[in-house]
Amino acid sequence: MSQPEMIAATNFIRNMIIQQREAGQQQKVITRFPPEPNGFLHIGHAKSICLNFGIAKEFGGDCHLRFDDTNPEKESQAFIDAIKEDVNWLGFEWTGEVRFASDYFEQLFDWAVDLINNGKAYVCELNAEQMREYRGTLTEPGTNSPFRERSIEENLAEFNKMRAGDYPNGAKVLRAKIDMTAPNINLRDPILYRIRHQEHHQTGNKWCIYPSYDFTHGQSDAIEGISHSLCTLEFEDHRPLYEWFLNNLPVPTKPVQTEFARLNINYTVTSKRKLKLLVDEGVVKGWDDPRMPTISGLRRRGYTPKSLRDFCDMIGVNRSGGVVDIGMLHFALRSDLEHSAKRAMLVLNPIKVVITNWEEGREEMLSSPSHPAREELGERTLPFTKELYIDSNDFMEEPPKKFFRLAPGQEVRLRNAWVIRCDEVIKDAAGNIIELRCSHDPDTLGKNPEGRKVKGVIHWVSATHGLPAEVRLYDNLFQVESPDSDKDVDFLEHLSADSLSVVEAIAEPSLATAQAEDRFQFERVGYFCADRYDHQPGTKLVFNRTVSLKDTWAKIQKKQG
RNA sequence: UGGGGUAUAGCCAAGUGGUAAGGCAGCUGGUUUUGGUCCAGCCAUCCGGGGGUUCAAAUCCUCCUACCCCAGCCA
Repeated sequence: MSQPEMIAATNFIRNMIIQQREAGQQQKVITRFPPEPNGFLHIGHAKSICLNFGIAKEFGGDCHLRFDDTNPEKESQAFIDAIKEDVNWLGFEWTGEVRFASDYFEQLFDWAVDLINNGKAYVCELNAEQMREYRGTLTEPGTNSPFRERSIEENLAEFNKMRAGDYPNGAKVLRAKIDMTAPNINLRDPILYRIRHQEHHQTGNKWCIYPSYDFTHGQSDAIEGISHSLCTLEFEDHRPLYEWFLNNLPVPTKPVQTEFARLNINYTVTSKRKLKLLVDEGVVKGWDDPRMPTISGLRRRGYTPKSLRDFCDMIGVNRSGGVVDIGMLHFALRSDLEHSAKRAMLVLNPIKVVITNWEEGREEMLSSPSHPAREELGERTLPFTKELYIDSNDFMEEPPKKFFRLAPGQEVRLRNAWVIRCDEVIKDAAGNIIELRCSHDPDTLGKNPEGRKVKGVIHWVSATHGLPAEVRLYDNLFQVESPDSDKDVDFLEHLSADSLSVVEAIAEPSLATAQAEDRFQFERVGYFCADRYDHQPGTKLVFNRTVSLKDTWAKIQKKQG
């Protein structure tokens, strides 16, 4: 899976389009990705993006980027900019200019007037609370608004006054006249326009009334000639309304809405509302905090666009929303990084090793490929000196069975260098190990030792050439599988205490030239990414742990108890 | 209790009347100067449950159960 883009899995939407084509309905496929600019995009949006852009690409069609900007109170230009960047970064390009539902406000207004003229819409003066009471409940029908039978002339006059700014926020709304007894609550005279004296990021102060989602979305699709309007399952109940507008308005085309299940992943949340809360509460440092499942957070963490696309292909598209194991996301990530990331060595928890049979001051410049299977990625130089650092996890004074690493009297291979044996363990007064005195076998560089097998290989960094590096170790934000499934416990209660720990590590010298966002596999440790903002080449090295390597040894240890 | 949906392995997911794809995870071995990668093999007599139709059912009918969404002037 690492090299060729994964073959896109089949899904019911693709099948539907294929069937439509076989049936001779040769319409051009035009989809759209319609985010509201009220927050950052997350992994769930990535699924929708891959679907919409993927479908368009596969069938030789177009995919528009359209901001569903009908609620200026919650939206901003900053979110628009971030969303555009995320879509591009994921590897997609929309057809034509970026579009805005607000581009269609004038047309929408005219259509609302059409509805009034046809006796299908009216201005209602019920306040929010009354409106709720008149709406009825899930099991009881609603009752007609006392304003329902106003004359067309009066409705027209009132609606124009609404637009003119004659009324304060919330004073009146324009509603469709459908059926207050409909079992589907969305059909109980839904709101078309509400009064909001609020500057809009695109239209400025031109409007003080704004159309609702329902009155905007389908018609925007129709204006753009969208053939397949794909959205998530919670809009299924809105489809009759979506169609009602298309059937009662002189729209140029008749798009069809199809719903699919939204993405859920365990150990995280994929709800813009909850992610916003994490940001607002200061739980994370921003929408693009590397712990966030936002696209920009994943990017900063070190995820590749390809890994996200592959993941979306892997999980499929259907209508039976389940919960995807985050392990699948990690799998998609590791498969891509295994192929694309250069290798390097970095010691997280240093312990000093002195090579006793190495002459004082001698430096050997070893060379090692940047990738074990990709010569074209070049080589880097590894200075070998008398004093080195290895990871303290790679040494045990009293090793258990099958511990292939360093232990007193035991031999181990230093990756890309010689085999060494631990001869002596030096401790301080408190009994802490402060140094390992080892001897190297000079006849083992690039070849196996004579007459014996050394199975273990550990990574190391020269103590005299190693570079200090700040390493940010990230883990799941939540410590339970479904942080938001418990109705009685707030999801913030499930936050993990150690989703981030910062350690000072020692990096091999070649890492001095790493650029921000460069990704590496620190051998035997994991995949890391130079921080997009804080990393300064040659000055301040900052690496984010994207994901660890699979750790079979940890698994064995667990089994052994 | 109204309306709309969904149920295939621990997880994701194909399948649309002809006898259960694939992936993740897991388990066995092999290769390996990353306990990584890679390679080989194993992993649903069964498709939420009960009836029924049929030579034949995960696929059709029927009853039942569980779970999800809807009562914002949010999207």
